[in-house]
Amino acid sequence: MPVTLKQLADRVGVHPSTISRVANHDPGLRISPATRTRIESLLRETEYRPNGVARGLKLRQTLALAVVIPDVTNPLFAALFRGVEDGALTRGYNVVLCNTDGSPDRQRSHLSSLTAGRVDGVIVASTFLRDPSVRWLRQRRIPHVLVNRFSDDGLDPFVGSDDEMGARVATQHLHSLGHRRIAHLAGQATVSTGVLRRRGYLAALAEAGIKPDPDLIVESGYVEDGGARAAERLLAMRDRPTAIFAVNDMAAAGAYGAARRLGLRIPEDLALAGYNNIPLASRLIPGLTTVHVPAHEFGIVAARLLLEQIESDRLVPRRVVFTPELVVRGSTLAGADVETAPAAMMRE
Amino acid sequence: MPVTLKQLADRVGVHPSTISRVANHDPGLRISPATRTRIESLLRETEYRPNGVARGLKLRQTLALAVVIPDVTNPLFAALFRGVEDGALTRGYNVVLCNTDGSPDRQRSHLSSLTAGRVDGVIVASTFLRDPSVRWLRQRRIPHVLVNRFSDDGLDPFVGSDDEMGARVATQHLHSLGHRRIAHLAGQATVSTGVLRRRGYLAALAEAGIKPDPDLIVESGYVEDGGARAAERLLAMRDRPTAIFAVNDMAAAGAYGAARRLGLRIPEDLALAGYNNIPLASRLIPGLTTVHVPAHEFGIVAARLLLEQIESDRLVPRRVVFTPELVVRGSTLAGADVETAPAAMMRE
DNA sequence: TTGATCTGGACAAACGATTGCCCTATGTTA
DNA sequence: TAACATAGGGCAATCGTTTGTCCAGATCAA
Repeated sequence: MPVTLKQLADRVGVHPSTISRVANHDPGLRISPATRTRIESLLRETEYRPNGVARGLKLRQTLALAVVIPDVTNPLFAALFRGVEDGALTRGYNVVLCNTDGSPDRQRSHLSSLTAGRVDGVIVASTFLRDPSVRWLRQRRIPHVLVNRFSDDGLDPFVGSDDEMGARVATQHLHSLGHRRIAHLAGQATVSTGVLRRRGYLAALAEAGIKPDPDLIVESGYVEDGGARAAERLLAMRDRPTAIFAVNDMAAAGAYGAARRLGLRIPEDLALAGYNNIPLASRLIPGLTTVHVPAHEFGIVAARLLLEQIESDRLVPRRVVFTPELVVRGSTLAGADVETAPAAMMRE
Repeated sequence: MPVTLKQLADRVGVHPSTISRVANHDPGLRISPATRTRIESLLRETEYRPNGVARGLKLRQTLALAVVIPDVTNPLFAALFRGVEDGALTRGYNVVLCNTDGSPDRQRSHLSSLTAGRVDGVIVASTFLRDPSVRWLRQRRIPHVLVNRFSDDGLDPFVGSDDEMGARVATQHLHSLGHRRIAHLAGQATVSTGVLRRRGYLAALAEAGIKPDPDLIVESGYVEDGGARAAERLLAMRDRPTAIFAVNDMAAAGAYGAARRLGLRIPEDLALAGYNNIPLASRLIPGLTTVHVPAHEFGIVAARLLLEQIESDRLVPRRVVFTPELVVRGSTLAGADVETAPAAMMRE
């Protein structure tokens, strides 16, 4: 049973408000040294901590944030969360974690329960393009930051990387190795990363003067199984691609399985590039060439932006966009399984 | 800006308490149908949600739990968290996630901030043997459940699996394959899993009539790097072991690297068994034989135990112990890379 | 007609902490 | 000695909900 101010006040024989002022180091408080030490030692002895709920009611702040992600068992989001926690902890904030499994319904229900005054702000990494729940956050003026994916217009604070550029660089890399039939395991058209990475892929082809073949673009989703099935379709074509750029590493990992089942060697028969640089990427054999996404930094920056918003009490739609870095491994370049530590650069 | 009861009351022309009773479906409320519908439509129109903080103050409950784990980027704990969330969400609880990185200090600071009335209960998966913070939870009568690791005495509610049995089964498996020099990458002596898995390893050796060789037991910690270094020490011995039982999969993964660098084949030159059955285990080549730990179920059960405790308002030290299942893969048995879905059994 | 009962809500006291303002007893100064 | 300042805290409102109790008018039975 935590102790309350009133109980302490009874024990010292002073008014609760006096204890509160001592505990909060109120600079305007005038008090005799004797009383002060009596109170202070009692505070230490009982390990008094003001009740967070009562404090929150009075001060209109909960000292809690929420992070809404698709799934924390995905290492990208786990790292993101750690970043947020690291950024928030130094300011005394706790972090509530909500997994949506990609369901807009679960996202909405999470947000509506959270924002009944239960947290001071929300970091959302599971948003869709034209997402009603994001609009809802805006309308209610609830401090929020979008991460990794953004919503329709550029009206929300955002932290992410330049997905179009990353996809372009990865595709250029494949092209520079001599590949001409480059396929794409595509993400959904309802998610910014899906749209932008496809756009970057197409841009690279255009630069290279390659006419995109619609058959070489297959929607795979973001999980291994989808990647495997999509890759199987691609590799069963008569004129099959010699390289695949996948919308993320999990889909690429699925393509590894498909290639192995077909007896194709990587990278000799099929070159593969992914996106995100999750730990799995360096563990696949051969290592997966991929685009590094600094998830932990995303989290730190998102927390900073959110806290700024909360403290300044206004929504400044700042956007922090990291420049992606290609990490080349054995899946595109035989013998390239040497790590080049990517130094993510930031531009605001 | 969320709307308050008072504001609504002004708009309908009734007392706030009446709105509250309508919103909460107070069965004892007598009200005219006309007023009721007026209120109900206003509630819907404004999407009124009672302020969680004020409600929490009055009702003495926050509808929030906390999960304290070493590190969510470890898939074991990520799955555990998902289990807790699944178990808690159905009852309207949010879940705060706290990572300790194995530091008792961070754990203590997390717990003390959380339990200033910020959550209704805590699930701890990062406890040590004889852990002061657990004793502190007990003293303050804060509802809590320990998961995976337990603390000293059996006084706390606990969800986990029989680590001694799991280790024994894994070691027996290695012995049954003809191995006689079986090493152990051991966990810390300050953590129950470390102690129990070592004990199970020793028990299996004793059953087999093998005198344990102290040189074959090396503390590796729970991360890949530690496993690699410990395995290197073992494999550099003149009379090196032919099999290793590692305290967890990450340590075992480190041993893979060490073996590869020494040109040893798995399982022909070195058989390996791990613990936890994280996704990585099935992805290593060859697949890692390991002991399955149903982390997601741990989470679900832990949430259930915690909510029971919160609702019944007393601490019943129930212990739920799962029976571990050995998952045999290629790292011990050539050609065994076929999954046998482990059906975890439970005993209370 | 007179209680008694019922209807439809209103009142107010919590929950625990924060904070602007007020009060009373001592010195201090003119 | 009267006016004043200062020291040392106390008072009470407030944050937004919940809930036990109360109350005025209407209806009903005798």
